[in-house]
Amino acid sequence: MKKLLLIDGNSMLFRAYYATVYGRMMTTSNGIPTNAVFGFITMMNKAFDMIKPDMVLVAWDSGKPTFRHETYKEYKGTRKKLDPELIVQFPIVREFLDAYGIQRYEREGIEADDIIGSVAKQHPELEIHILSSDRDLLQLIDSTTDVYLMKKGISEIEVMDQEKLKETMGIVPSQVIDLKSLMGDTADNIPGVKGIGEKTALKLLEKYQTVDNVYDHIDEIKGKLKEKLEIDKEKAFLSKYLATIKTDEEIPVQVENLKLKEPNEELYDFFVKYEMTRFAKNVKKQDEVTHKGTYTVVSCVSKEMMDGNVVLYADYDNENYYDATLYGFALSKGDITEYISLENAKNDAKFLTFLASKNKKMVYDTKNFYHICHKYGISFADIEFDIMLAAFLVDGTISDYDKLKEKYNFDQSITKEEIYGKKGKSKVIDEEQQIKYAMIQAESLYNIVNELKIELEKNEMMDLFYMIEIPLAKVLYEMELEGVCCDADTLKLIADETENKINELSKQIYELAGMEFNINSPKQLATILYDELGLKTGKKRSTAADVLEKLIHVHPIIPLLLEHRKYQKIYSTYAVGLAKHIHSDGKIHTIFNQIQTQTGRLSSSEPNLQNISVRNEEGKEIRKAFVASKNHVLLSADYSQIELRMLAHMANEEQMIDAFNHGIDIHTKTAMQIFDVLHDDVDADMRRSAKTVNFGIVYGQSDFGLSEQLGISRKEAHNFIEKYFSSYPNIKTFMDSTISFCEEHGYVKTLYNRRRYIKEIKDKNYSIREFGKRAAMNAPIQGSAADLIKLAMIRIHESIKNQHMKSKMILQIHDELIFDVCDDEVDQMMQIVKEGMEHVVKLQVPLIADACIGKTWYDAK
DNA sequence: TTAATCACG
DNA sequence: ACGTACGTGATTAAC
Repeated sequence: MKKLLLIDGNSMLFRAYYATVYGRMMTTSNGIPTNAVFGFITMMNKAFDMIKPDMVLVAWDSGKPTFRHETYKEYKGTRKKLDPELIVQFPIVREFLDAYGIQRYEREGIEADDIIGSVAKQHPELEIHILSSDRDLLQLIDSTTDVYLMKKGISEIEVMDQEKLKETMGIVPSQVIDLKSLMGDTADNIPGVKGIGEKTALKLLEKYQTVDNVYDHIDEIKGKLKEKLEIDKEKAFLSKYLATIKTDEEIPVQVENLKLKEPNEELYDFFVKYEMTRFAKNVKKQDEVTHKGTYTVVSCVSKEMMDGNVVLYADYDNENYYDATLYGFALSKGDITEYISLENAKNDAKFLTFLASKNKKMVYDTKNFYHICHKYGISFADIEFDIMLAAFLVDGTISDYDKLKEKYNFDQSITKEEIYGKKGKSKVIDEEQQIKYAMIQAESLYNIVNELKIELEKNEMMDLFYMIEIPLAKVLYEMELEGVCCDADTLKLIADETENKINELSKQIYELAGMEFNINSPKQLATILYDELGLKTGKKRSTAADVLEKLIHVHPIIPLLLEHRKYQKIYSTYAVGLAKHIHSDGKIHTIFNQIQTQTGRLSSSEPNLQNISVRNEEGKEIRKAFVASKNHVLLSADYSQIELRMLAHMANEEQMIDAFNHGIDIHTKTAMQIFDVLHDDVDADMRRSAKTVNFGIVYGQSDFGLSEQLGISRKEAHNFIEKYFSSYPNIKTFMDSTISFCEEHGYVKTLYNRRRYIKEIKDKNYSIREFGKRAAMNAPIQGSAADLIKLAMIRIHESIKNQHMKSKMILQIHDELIFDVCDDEVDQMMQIVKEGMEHVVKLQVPLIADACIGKTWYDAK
């Protein structure tokens, strides 16, 4: 059966526009907006990949959207004006379709829906696929028709057919109309029955199937619901008429003319004209099929692959790399791609030598590659280029491999899941597909290297990339491999103690509540507190700790709940949770993620060792389980106020720089400024408030937030902030200019040119925009501090190597480094670490690192 | 899968 | 009139 794809042009273009409109508006160099067209093409390509249609038709609502925008459903209800940036893209997308040779159809008086409905229903001999973001179209589903529904953004598509519709909503296609008739649709000007939403409507349809039948049995329905139905009976039937898509219009298109053509020169020219280089490249590639690289499975890697400048891809399964199984390697130089099985690789002496040599090699995710090679006893030397790290620096949204594939349009005809199954149950299902998959990856990765290099260069990120991120990957690999000793007995002890506490507290809580309930359920707890016990918090029904704190003297159950929460956290996340991650060597090997955060910090997972309790005594006990290895001690070194120092430096704020240079306590200094007192008159309370203000400023906190935090009036908080900025005027200037830079360029940057794009800063919504500003103020500070400690880690790691120390760096917690230090190296390591952290780079302020040692993490304070 | 909560810097 | 502190990850309940 031939496949015909029907595209709902208007709905797709709208979706494409609004999914990509925020942030830097994507335009050509002479300012023509192209974001919607770009999104439209991306979605269409995705659907082409999924469906592989033989024929395509794009249906449009008729007329110019400027005059007839009401024809677009989402706009009928609200009658908003269309953005001019969208309007100009309607002709461009038509130009695109014409260049591609894809047929389009529109006619005065009928909507795109009706065109699609009529073509679909009048061609039962074809397999019909409908692409839209409008759920209305679901009514057209039948045994030869399904709907590809845009879920969110421009990349997620959900395929809806008869079964799926039944499964997700419990209805058949024709009931989509009945559903709408009952629940209505404000965006579509379909009134529906007032007071009936999706849930009630579905319930009614389950029982009575259709609107007509609901009214035939109206007497069986009781109470309010019956009343509602009776009041809006007419509207319900009118709605049914409005919601029904026409299927009997005559559409004079010949299906044989809808055949999808190969992309040609004209399309290439279109992409060049509108500066969509990535698409243009794809067309070229398709055009030059003969130039496409060759795929070969080899038993020995060819000599020509081993002169450097080659992408190496490790073919391993879907597991966390500590348990991953390696099957082989794919190598690509673009025009040639080879695959070698692990067994053959292990016998290929020249290849093994090549891996261990310092020849230029490129990989995706070096750290992972090191781990896999290590696990299989393959020695591997440094790499020249890490595609993962480069892609992330260029575009911070590329935080995993799937996103990379998406962005760079990799061939996605085979997925890793198809080959190995879901995570956790990996086994090869199809060996031929597996090998092909690996080669596709290697080739595709090779093909984006140049583009990434150009981008890095353009963004002045070469130093950040080659001096920080690339060397850091190896440091992190060694830290992860080394791991940290964790004592299971200590954890077990804490688990037992906290479990007892939890049981005791639960009993008391049930007694005070007058009933048993699940204390861990915020929903149930809220019912108890706000309904049963009648507590009041203004209007919030939250049960978060800061809300409960305010009620602490109102009811004796509150302090018990807070205690319960505390012990529950210690028990499940730490005492029990960490124990699960202790490997057979008695150590925990966390994973440091280098491409996760938007500011450039690292993150730690499986387990997260960057959030081990320290702020309360009971939680801190967990740190006693983290111990030094035999004949070693733990050394912990942390930067003192790294972010405030960074702020003082970047903002060039004299007063603050001065204070740091004279070793004055910065919170005391700030207290002097905001309270207008002399150094010796600053008391503990004033210092505490000043500390909160110092922190708040770094996050862009408002007077409201500060007043909440300090439990003072908003006016007082406002006063503090004003005082702060008049005392440190350059900080105010810095914050303001950072925001305007972001508004102008769409991103902010750190000392080492790491970028964070913040699309929210141009959002129409006030709250989102304000969030964008706060993020813009914070990112350079947090990010520069992150750059700094990364650099320090590399330096210290080098020193340890150069001085042949046995000690190891094992953890990083943002501004703190932990080392497992050999007993006879303590003094020397103290020296190396302090020196490395404090003199990593020269700022206008000194950097101070405080170091301590102890047998456990608890003691190293 | 998502929301709420809470642990850290 | 509104909403209000940045950045993470793990656990639990509930859909």
